[in-house]
Formats: sequence, C-alpha cells, structure tokens
Amino acid sequence: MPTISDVARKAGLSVSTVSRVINKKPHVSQQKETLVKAAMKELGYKPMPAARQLRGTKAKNLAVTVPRITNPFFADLINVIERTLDSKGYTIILIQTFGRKDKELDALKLLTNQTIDGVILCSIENDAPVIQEYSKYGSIVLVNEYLGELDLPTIRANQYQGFKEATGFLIQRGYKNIAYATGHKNIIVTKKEGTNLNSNRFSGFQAALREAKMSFDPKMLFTHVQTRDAGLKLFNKLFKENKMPDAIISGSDEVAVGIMEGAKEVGVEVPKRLGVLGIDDQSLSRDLFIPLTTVRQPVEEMGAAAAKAMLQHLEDKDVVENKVFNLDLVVRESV
Amino acid sequence: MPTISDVARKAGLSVSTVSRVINKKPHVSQQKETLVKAAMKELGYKPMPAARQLRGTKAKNLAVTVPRITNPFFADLINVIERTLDSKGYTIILIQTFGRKDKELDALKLLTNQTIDGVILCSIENDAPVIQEYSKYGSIVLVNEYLGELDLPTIRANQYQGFKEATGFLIQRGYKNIAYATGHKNIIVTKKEGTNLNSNRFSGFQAALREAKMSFDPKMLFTHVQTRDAGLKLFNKLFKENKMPDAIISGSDEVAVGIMEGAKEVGVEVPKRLGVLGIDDQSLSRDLFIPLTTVRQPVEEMGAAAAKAMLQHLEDKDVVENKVFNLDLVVRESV
DNA sequence: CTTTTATTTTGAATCGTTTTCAAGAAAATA
DNA sequence: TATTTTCTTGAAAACGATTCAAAATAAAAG
Repeated sequence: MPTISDVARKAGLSVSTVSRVINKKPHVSQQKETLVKAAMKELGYKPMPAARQLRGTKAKNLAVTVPRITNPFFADLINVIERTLDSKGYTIILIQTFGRKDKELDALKLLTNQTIDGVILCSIENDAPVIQEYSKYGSIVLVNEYLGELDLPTIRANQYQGFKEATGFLIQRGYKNIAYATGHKNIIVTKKEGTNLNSNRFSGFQAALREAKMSFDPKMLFTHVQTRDAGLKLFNKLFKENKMPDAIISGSDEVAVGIMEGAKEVGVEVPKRLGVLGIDDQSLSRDLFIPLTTVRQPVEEMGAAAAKAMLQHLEDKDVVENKVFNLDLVVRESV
Repeated sequence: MPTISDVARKAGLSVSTVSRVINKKPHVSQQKETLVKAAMKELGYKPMPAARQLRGTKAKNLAVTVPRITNPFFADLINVIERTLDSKGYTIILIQTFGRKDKELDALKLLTNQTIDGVILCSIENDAPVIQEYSKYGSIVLVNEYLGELDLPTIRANQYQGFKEATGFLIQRGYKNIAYATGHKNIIVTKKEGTNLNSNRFSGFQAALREAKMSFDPKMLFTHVQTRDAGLKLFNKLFKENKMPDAIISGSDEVAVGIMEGAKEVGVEVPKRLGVLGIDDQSLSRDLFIPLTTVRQPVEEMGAAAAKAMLQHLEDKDVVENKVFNLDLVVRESV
C-alpha cells in the first residue's frame, strides 16, 4: 500500500504539502493541489488510520454495548445507531456484555488508548463511579438504561409513567393478583425519580397498585427472568406450586412468549385466567398465537436520539442531552 | 495515559526491555521482568494499539457484514461469531450493507490499511473478482451466502438439498401451483452445483418439480421480497389480481409472516387454501398465530464454523475451510 | 528597484511502539 | 587466566502520518 511519501514523490512535492491537501488545510496553491490529488488517485492512496491516530487524530470509531444482540429490541437499537453514525463517517464496534461487568469495562477501556472516541451504553453493568471515571477519556452516552447519579448524556423512556399506566390498565381489567418478573438481578427501590430503569419500572408498578389500594406480595417478584425459556420455566414453577397469579408483568416480549407458551401447554387460558403483559413491542409480537399486549418502547426514536446525542457530545463536551420519551401501551389480546 | 517510556522510567530500565516483557520475548532476566511488571501495574499501563499497528502488529480487529441486523437470522449469526472471536481477543466491527455494494466495499477496504485483519461476509453484494482482489490484504471468509467462483474459506448450507426436500414435501401434501418468492434481486440459474445460495435454492426447487413432472410458471417467481411488509404486499397483489397460487415458498420467516397476515385479513385459510413455507426457523416462528413450517438453517453451527475458519485462516493462509451443512425441514402448521 | 509583507513550500521533530545492532556482563571453554 | 560464547541490556532507527518553524517565493509598498 502506498504511503504519503509515495504520493509526495509522485507529485514532486513534500509530504507536508500532501498532508495539507489531505486535511483540507489552507496555504496550498490550486496548482499543487490538483497535482497532489492526481497522484493520490493514481496510487489509490488512503491515509493509514493508525498513523493518524498516533498523531492525535480522532479515531472515528465508536463502541456500542448491548446485553445481547439476539434480543430484537437491542438489534433494532443498534440498527438505528449504526445507520446514523455510519452516515457521519463513524465505524461502530459491537460489544455484547451478557450482563457482565468485565465486558462492559473492556468497552470503556477502549477509550483510554484512543481506539474509540466514545461509547454508547444500551445497558449498564458497572457502578456509576467507575463509568463516570472513564468519561474523561471520551464521550459516553446512555440509552435505554440510565442511572440517576450519572452526569452523562442520557436517552431514556419514562418507565415510571409507562408502568404505572400499564399496571393501571391491568387493574382496570380486573386483575387482582399481579406478579412482576424482570430480567434484572435486583431491584433497588428509591423514592427519587429518574434513578434507574429498573426501579422506576417497579415504582411505577407500585404506584398504580397504591392508587388502587392494592398491595403487592413480595413473593410475586421474580428476578433474573430474561429469555423465552426463563419465562416458560417461571410459568411452570408457578403452576406446579399452585401459586398462579392472575396476571404477570414480564420484563420483555420474549419472556411473555415463554409464559404464554407454558400456559398453552397446560390449558391455562390467556387472557381469561392469566393476563400477560410484555415490554418492547417487538415486530413479531402482534403475530403471535395470542397477540401480545405490551408496552411499546420507541426504539427507533431512542436510537436516533442517542446517536445524535453522541455526535453532539463529541463535538462539544458541554452539551449533555437528556431526553425522555413516553411509553405507550399497545393493547392486543394477552391482557 | 502512561506510555512505554513512563513505564521504563519508573522501572529504571530502557523502553526496549519493557517492550520485551510486554511481548513476552526472551532475553530478559527474572529480576527486571518483575520490576517492569510492577511498574506497568502501578501506572495502569496499556500499550496503544495505534502505535503497535504502525509497527506492523496485527490489529486484532475483524469486520462482519450483514444485510441488516434486525433480521434475527443475522443477529443470531453475529452473536455466535462475536462470542467466539471475542474469546480469542478479537474485536468485531459491525457493518450493515443493506444490500449495497459500496457498503460492502467499505468493509473490504478496511483491510487495505490494516484497520482489520479480516472480514466475514454473511452476504455477498459485489462480484467475485472484486472480492477476491481484497483477499490479498487479509482473510475473507464467507458464511451463509457463497459464490462458486470464489476461492475463499466458505461455510454454507446445502440449499439445493434443503429446497428440494422442502418442495418435495409441499408436493406430497398436494400443492400444485407453487409460487417462489426471494429477497434477492435476480436469480441466475446455473447447472453447476455450489454456485450460489440463490440459484441453488431455486434449482433445488425446480429439481423437485421436475421429479414430480410438474412445471413452473415463471410468472410465479417474485424477487426483492425480503421483509414482512413485502410479504404482505405480495399476498395482496396476488389476491387482488386473482392469481393466488396454492402455496408460496418465501425467502424468510419474516416474509412468510407477512403473507400469512395478509391471508388472515381476507380470510384465506392457511394451510388449507394456501401453504406458506418459511426459511430460517427464527425463534418466534413456532409461536406465531399459525406455527410456521420452515426450513431450518443451522445458524449457531454455521456461525461457529465461520469464526473458526477465520481463526484458522488468520493463522495459516493455506487452510481454506469449506464446510456445508444440511438443512432440515421443520414441519409445523403453515403447510 | 529595493524593502517589506504575505503567502506557499519544505525540513525536521514528533506521536508510542517494535526491532536491529552493538556493547557490556556473565558463563563456558580452553 | 585468557578466550570464546551466550545472555542481558540499551541506543537508535524505523513505521506513516501531522505540525511547527524556517526557508523560499510571490505580492505589495516604498
């Protein structure tokens, strides 16, 4: 592959001049400019990113972390993000965390050696201080998940509102004993608004119960449920132990499918004997054997906003976008 | 961020010695080695990839191209690929081509300036010669799609066999007028085995018809159908023009869903009045309102094989793995 | 025409590594 | 002990770009 010196030689000029035309810097005559451009074209010259980076040029690489890409919600998110950032000349590096702190750290660490200019975190595995620490090495934006303590550009949905409304709807439909399943490891409930996705969802849920003067049996809280299979297992456990609630709020559409599948197998009617609420509104959710009632997350919008926030923050560290989208309930037939 | 010289200074040694311990080269005493390691730990030193690359070290980056990641088939593929390559210390760069030649070229071009060591192509947009050309700059492996003329490591499924069997099954079920929809732009039918996914599928389809002494109406061939929406549109067109076949082989599960959705809306019974065959066997396909009969692609296996083929080829350019998996029909209720 | 000023062009230093080469120290051989 | 061989170490030259300061050239002013 040709180097900048090859170009210079062919053009009969110095490397500095060539560099200047590459970078569109002033102080180069029309004449020489065309000379250089011709030489570059002829040799098929492309500057080597590694060499430029060494001199301090931005890498134009960004990392995106997701728990796992096979969850269509995250695939959709990545899709928009990749599209809009690619159009601005950025290359994106995909990192699946599988919920592991170390994987997320790997991504963050890429900031320190200038491999990437920024990271978009679609989930959060590490604690606030450690993430914040890395923000001095590059731009970090949060999308979907969020942490109140983090002073970073954040694009999120109003989980509190969404879950309050959805739960209210369940109550209105007459469900009395509502179970709550989530993919997260634990739920830290805080009074403060905007703390994190997880607790905001749960407190929205509780707020609705409270308003209806209903109480929640802590035994009906299930964590670590994040796949179709886990949903199926949860249903079977409930069924076997004879502790069936009359509705379940599941942490994702995938989980909801697992639950409905379990119900079908043993003949528990949905939504009559068991209401099942999904979260996400994946594209196939409306085509399921029981079209899913679910809380729609505005993925496209959130992804686009996240990409934009990243671009802005790369441009100017002082603008920390903070956007929150409303969630809406898509009523179909599972509730 | 600390540099190698900082480490050297702190350890009271030269950069060369530090470099030697970083790269586990011989000729450094136990004593100094521990000294260096201590200094590295204390400073939290990490070698800068850009600088190493400049000196010719491999980047340990790989690109993966897919038409679009929102298709679960490709998401699954990427998932396995990322997992296995990540475990070997490779970082993966995601590139969505959306069927565009230039996007694929962008990926290939990353090879020339050593940004990446190799590319895994999950689809093929450019012509064989242009792709082959880039193989001199790094490793290229094909997975899923393939091109007979390309002399590259290739992991694929036996589309001919799969489609012949699936079509045979349709015929056996009594379907007589079978339409064929594909996401591809055109179908070049060649007699030669192993030419490309597209034509192999189609010739498998035709072989089955031939054996049954049935003929195919070229008007029943539809290209450019690759989304749920396109499937729906296709159905509506067929319905409106009163040209409804009695079965449709669709290029993907997504398309099949669109078709079945259209059928449901106007009351065309599936599978009684219209058989619908999907391809892929996405995870939700069994949970649809009509569980889909589909040709299962062994995604996990193919992805893993592709990653392995890449690793081997990076190691030794002479080993060009060429693996073909069998496809099997998953019979559910749409046919 | 000089002299001054502004513009274009170049040479050389630099970024953080790896690697070659030579020098010095230690070990092995005679 | 003198000599050769083997190990350790460090100084300096790359790698391919950018950039600063200085030199060369052109334009403007006197």
